[in-house]
Amino acid sequence: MNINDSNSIIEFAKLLKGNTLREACGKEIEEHNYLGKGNFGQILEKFYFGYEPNSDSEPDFKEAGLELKSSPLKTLKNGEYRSKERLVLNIINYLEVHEQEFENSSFWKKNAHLLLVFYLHEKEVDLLDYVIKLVDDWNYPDEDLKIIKQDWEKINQKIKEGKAHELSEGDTFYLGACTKGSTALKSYRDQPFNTKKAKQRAYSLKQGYVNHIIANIASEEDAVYGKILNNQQELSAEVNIEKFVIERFIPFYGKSAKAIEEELLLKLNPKSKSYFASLTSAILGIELGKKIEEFEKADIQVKTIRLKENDLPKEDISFPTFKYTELLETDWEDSEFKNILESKFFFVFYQFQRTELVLRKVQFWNMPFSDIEEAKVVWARMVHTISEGEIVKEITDRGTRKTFFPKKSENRISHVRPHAQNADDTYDLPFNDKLTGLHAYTKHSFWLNASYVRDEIYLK
DNA sequence: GCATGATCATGC
DNA sequence: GCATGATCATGC
Repeated sequence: MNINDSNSIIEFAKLLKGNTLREACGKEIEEHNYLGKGNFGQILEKFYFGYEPNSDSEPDFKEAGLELKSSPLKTLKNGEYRSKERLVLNIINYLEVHEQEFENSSFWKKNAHLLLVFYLHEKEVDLLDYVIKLVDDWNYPDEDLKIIKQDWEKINQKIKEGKAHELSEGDTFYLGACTKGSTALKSYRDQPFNTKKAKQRAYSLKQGYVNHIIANIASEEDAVYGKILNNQQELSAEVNIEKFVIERFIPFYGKSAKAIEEELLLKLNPKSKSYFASLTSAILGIELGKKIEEFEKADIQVKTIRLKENDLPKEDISFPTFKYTELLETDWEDSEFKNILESKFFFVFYQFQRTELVLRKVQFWNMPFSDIEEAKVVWARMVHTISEGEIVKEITDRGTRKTFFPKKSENRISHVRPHAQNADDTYDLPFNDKLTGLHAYTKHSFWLNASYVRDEIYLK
């Protein structure tokens, strides 16, 4: 391997495919009496590529301009690979980046050309035995780079406004500002335009974007995606992707779903589960049945809301069910709930006018940092309830159970509710319920309160 | 009319 | 068979 030549390095890296770290560099690891602790990436750097891990501002392979990154994969039921998590890049130095332009930024200097090593993560398996599945380099296509540059600038803008402490992953599309390090006070940093300390964060590629990279490397054709932006579309402060999307919807404001459907020459089944998703796609010019590429890459949660005439959403907003055991195994920073709350959302508001549903407006939104902290209380209460085995409070005469789970009346933002086929559709409990002795309980999920959606999103 | 618990329908 | 989005039922 010639460390001055990127092709030579990439070819050497590709020899890892199908192997584990133990197979690829077991001898070296043994000689160094290495116990397999520490992360995958450090072992890879040290024992396969043979250099000491560093935290330089330069790429790992400086002369070749290549930054080495390894990242875990998970397998779907159909056997396809997906990223297990976001890809974390370099730390955002709040005190320096505000003086930089994108082209000379620390992010771009280090991460313009990536060498990616994806391995299959499996529970209960030593990291030395994870099988490396995909290896390739990655250059950002122009269409992605336009959005990444806007994301970078959005992050910079917040820092310049003295709002580094309010940064959130949901602020941006492909390039996020994810928390890095513990929640402890020591992981707080100074910021240039505010005396308030800000949580340490790193640039990261969103999980959805990493999935897109993976599909490209695995050369799975993505015919299932349709794009909002064409390749010629330039982006600027005036025409950013959010504005571009909203402009597409504005002509339909005040029109009924039925009318929009007719205007777009669609024939949809209004009872279909995908009815509103199809309308949204069609307004964006996406071919029927295809996923919205930019939204998928940005992990955007699209939520169609039906408002009552008094502006209150007809229903609370549900999230996927959680497993009780996983709630206890995962801390807040890595929790599914926090992950979802930090996402970017795209709300499409319809409102009932007699029997018709009229499009009111669309809105990109992400939860303010202080509200995420407030919602954390619900999660913490839930974890506590499960860890105490205090699930059922009372069984009514009719057999309905009352629980100790966090209720809507107890938190402004979120609550916990059943989300199951029926009461017998359950997940195991880590501790049996004290009152009933149950060892499994009806599937539940976190919900966003309808009143929160009305007050903090629709009416804002 | 709302909060809470329970369940349904569709589509993969 | 199950996830997801949607909706229903009951009681205060």
